[in-house]
Amino acid sequence: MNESTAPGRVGDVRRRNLSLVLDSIARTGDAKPSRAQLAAGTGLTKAAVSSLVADLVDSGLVSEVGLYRDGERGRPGQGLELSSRRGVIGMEINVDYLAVGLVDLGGNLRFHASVESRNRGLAAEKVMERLGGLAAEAKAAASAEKIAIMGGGLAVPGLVDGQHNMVLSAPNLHWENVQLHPRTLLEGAPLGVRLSNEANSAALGELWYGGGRPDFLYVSGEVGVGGGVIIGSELYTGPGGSAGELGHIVVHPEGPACSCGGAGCLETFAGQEAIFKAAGIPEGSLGGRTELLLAALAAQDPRATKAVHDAGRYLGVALASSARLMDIEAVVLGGHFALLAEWLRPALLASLERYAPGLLEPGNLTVSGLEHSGTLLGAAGQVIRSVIESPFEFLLASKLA
Amino acid sequence: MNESTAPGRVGDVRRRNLSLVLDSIARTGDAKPSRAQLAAGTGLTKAAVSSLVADLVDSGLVSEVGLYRDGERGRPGQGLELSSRRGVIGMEINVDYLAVGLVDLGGNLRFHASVESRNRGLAAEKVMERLGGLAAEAKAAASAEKIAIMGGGLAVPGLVDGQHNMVLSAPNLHWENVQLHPRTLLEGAPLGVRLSNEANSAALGELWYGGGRPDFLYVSGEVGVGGGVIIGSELYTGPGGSAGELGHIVVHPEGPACSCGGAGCLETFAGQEAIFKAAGIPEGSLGGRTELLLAALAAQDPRATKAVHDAGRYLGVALASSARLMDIEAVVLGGHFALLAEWLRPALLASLERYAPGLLEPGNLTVSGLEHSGTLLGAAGQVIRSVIESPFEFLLASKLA
DNA sequence: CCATTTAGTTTTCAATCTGAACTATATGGG
DNA sequence: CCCATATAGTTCAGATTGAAAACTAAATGG
Repeated sequence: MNESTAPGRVGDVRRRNLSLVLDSIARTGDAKPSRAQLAAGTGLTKAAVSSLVADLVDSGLVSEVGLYRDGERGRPGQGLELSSRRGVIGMEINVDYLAVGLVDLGGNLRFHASVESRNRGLAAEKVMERLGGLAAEAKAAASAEKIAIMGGGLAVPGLVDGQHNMVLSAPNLHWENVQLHPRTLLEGAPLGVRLSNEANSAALGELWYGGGRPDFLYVSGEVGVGGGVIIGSELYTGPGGSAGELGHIVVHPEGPACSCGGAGCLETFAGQEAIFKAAGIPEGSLGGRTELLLAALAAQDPRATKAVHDAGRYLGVALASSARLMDIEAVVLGGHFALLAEWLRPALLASLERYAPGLLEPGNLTVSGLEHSGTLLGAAGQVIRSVIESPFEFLLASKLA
Repeated sequence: MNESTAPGRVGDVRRRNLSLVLDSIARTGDAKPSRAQLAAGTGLTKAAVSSLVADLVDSGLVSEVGLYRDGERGRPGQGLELSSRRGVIGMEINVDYLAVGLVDLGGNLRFHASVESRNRGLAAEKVMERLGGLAAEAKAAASAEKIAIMGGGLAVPGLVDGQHNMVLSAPNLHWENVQLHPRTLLEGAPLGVRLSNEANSAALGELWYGGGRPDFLYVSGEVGVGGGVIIGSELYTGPGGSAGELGHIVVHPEGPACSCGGAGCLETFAGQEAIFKAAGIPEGSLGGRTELLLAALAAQDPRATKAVHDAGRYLGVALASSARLMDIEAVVLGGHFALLAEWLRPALLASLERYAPGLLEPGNLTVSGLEHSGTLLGAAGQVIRSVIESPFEFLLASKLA
């Protein structure tokens, strides 16, 4: 006997419709819909919407924002919007910086701060302590703006087990099977702190607060090459949660050994270190190397140009294979690759045309406009979306607290 | 306003529970559960299960099979099973044969027939006519066994648009944008005939009636190299429906041009034609070439051995990339590759170990045991599963007819 | 100032689950 | 042989919830 699926109960209908109405309000965004508009949009009756909205307003997730007067005849509607008094704190640990952001339910970044921090090889406790300082700033900003913090999201550049708050492997931080205690960053937040992968969070940020296409592959060029796969407006994580590892796709079977133990991986051709090395830019401060590279490219330095050209070519090989395997039709470049896009894009497009002609239209290869805040928005957004998708569970969690 | 999601109605609960109960009966399979066991397994009350089962029995999808007597005390239960009087016809068009099978609701292959047919380059009308002859045999077998035919599934080796019954591209048949009329093969079947891709169907057949693992990549080595991705016990088709094109993953950036317009694709190294050519087996009858190849391998012919070794090596590259990108942890070899498995497997495993060490355990690289019937079972199974997942809709469709 | 229009609420009804009581049918000990 | 016990399955009252329709509320405009 298989009991994996829960039986449908009468009350499930309300859970679903609560979410449907809340999601409609979220999607409609600035338009601030009335109950009647929600009824038309969702297919529910006005009576049902009224009842559902009453619950959402009681819970504090939705606020009425005055009358909706547009000069038409008839009684004006009450505009509804996601409460701007509820927020989530997004946090990010990366190789050379830490960042936090306060995001309200509507997805507005209400506060933002970051500090440089050489985290590579640093103990997790030390990093979490520094991050705690930043989180305290965000909490102070929240109470100054009277925003109640529902929970937090923490993104790290590595493979994570969000269920157990473990960083399974973050090679660029030199972390392996590190247990984190993210909840301590935000004591008292009813929904706790959700740990997630940096590239996946950035992809979700792009989905919810950026381009907004329902299907795309986000390519994160931080120190490593990562990826986030969005299919049908959802993050595809695969059965084990580690899908999207674009950096370790094999792009040349005779390629050099990779830190992952394999060989010929994309990261050995298009990772930051590989590009710097090929461009002949010596080790120094990381920020400085990126600037030197950009300067060299601007000056049409041949080694730099070739380095980026080769990276684009191999990125094209990886994207061609990815598009074939996962039927991906759009790609968003983020991180380092966004900075290099001007020089990277032509080689990448030529490579795609060679290996998978016609599969990806050039217009569907875009650059992320969110820059570094994409990761914060995505990390916080995961908690916000969980509330929008299961408001009933949030009501319970709030009542218990 | 976004109206993509339908509102929850009170009646949805019953739809869901109808499916839940039917699915429980299907999964329990030979055990023929009683209503009380179903109640325990699903979490529903006995009252609810009784009411749901009554509807399912009325519809003819489920039959009572006498008392369930096991020597225990208490009233014996009525055993329930999927009706063996309802069936679906699975059909397959491939490059050099046609096949049909009659599959009952419980997944038993009750009748099977195939004929050789050189379909490459043949007009679709002609092929469908021949297939119609085979389908008539299956229909006769069904009426002889008093099985009512609910619908059919038709698998073809190419990219299809099931919604519009179009074969968008089947290069090995030389079909391009061909409109089919599969419904004419089974006049009067209430659910019509569902068109699908051959590799995807074989993967689904493996899922439902073969190994039964919830996450795996099925590799179909027919004339081309295809793939079917199963994630969370569902077929992953990607946003456009063409995911799993393993044959056109780039495994060598300096590789030869491919028929798809790209270069260095897996198919140019591991397709049937490529292997035959590399093994030095001249063109003749297709069946004969396979036999010659197997004989040469058995005789340890160096060219044949190297050809298969190379194919395995490049297949390993493609699988390493796939595993990284989609987090795939198990692979099932089908078709041609199943026949060659003995010689292919060592090279493939060595290649995986080189390019993605530790990612795929050797025990998770298996060979399909269903052989050619896997595709038929999968093609028919898609219709069977659609009934199990939406019995309510099937009841409506049946009542209209 | 009242007809018209649109927003939102109240009321009645039907669907469907749960829970408890009840009926049906077996086993087994005295 | 009969009755206590156990298990299967049914019946019925109660609760939740959305649909449909009637109703109330609040605006515009001639």
